[in-house]
Amino acid sequence: MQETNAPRVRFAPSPTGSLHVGGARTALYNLLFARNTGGTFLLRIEDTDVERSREELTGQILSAMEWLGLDYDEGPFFQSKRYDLYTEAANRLLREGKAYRAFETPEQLDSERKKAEASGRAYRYSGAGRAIPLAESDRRAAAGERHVVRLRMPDETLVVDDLIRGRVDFPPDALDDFVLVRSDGHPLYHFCVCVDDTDMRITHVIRGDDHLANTPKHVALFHALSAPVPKFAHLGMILGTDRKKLSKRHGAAAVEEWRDEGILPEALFNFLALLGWAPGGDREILTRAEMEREFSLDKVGASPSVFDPEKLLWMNSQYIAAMPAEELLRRSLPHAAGGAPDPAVALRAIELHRPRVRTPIEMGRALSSYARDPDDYEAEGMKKHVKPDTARQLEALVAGLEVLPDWTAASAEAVLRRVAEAEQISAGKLIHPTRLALTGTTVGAPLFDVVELLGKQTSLRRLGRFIEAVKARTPA
RNA sequence: GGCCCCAUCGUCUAACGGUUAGGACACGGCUCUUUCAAGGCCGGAGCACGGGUUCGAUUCCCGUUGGGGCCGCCA
Repeated sequence: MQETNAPRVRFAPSPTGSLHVGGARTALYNLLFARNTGGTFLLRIEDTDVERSREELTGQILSAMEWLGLDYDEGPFFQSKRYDLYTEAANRLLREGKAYRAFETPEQLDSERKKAEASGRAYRYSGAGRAIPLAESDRRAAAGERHVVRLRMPDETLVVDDLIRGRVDFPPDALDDFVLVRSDGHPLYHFCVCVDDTDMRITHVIRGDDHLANTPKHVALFHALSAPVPKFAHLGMILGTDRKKLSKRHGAAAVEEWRDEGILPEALFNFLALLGWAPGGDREILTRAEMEREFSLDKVGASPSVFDPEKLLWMNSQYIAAMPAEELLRRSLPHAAGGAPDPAVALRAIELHRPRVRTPIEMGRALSSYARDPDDYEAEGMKKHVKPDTARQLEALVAGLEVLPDWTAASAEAVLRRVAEAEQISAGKLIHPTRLALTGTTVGAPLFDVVELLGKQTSLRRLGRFIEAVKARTPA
């Protein structure tokens, strides 16, 4: 049951690109705010730019939001399907004298703009259209003369009351009569936003800082529409490591790129939530329920924040550490390109490798190593750990292992240590080549656990293949 | 250029006039150890600068500097 005064918020992406982490964070704060206050979160697609909007990008944004867990209560609404609303509002403003038609051509405006720039002045629209009487304006429009519709900006300081930044004043000479409707009849961004926010009874506009300078236009528009002005909360930008607005240039800036890198949705959610908001109490890892319960706009900071992939990866590994083995297995399996061992072995392998991987992708690789023999051996490791006696020593190890009645980590370790002793070498001298033989690498899970998991047959086969490879490398 | 926003360790942040300025990532060391991780312990690292206000400023005000954003018939 929705109380009539419960907040209504929205996320309003335009389908001109994939879902950016900045946009995702904005959506996430809207969501958390709605959940925290018992409000409603709606999704609106701002697709009025016919040149740049692409339908498949809408689908991409929707699926990225779903993946991240950004679920909305109403929508998606498409501005492209709501033109009647904008047209009607424009006509009303025209009739009420709050907007007017302007008949300059784009070329005229362009040259005026250039002239102003050349003389170092800030360009502002002349306001010539203001003086045209409505009757004449109607007549010229009816006769088919090209025109735009502009808002008659009030000659007064516009005040934006921002929940995060406090009161921000915009002097009147900074704004001019901006265009509401293009000469081809297409309504423009600022206009659609305000008409829709009014129609959708939006109470709080939570969005990026880059819109702060646009907000006085919106305030004027809400006044003109005789609509209540929503409360605003402008979030600091998300920056790349060079402190510039995060973009493709910085590497992964889109949600789906992080998904493809193996970042878990709950980790990205958690990470993004903390980029600008801190719940207090020195906590970093929070459940979705905790975030929803504790989120508050007055704990959101005003300053921009740098997106740090290292910390994201760390957070990801925290989620991996806490995830039930079955689930981690399920999420890793798609990445086990070389095949995976049977479930019982895989589940134990998960525990062995859990602290050693940061993504399900890495886990998938680890799982594959149990299903497929290594097809090469790390060159540096060979150089370091393979000595003239190594092949012979490994053969002794194989001989000992072959007769082992039970195959466990402990019994395998006992055999290896016995062989090492007999050979008068340290256990390490045998352990390293053995790991190389079994996994192809010099690093990884504790050797004897690997031996046990691999099983007798596979372990001996891999050792055999390795011994052959060593012998082939160093002809007698 | 005009207008606007922002400013605590390299990064994310806590602090809401009085703290040895706290935590996390990253970094270094130690520990554990067959390797690599994970974990535990320890450590280096910050209030941009200058003026005020105040008994007292990281905290409030002003300026400087630095960074960012907006100035379209784009969103």
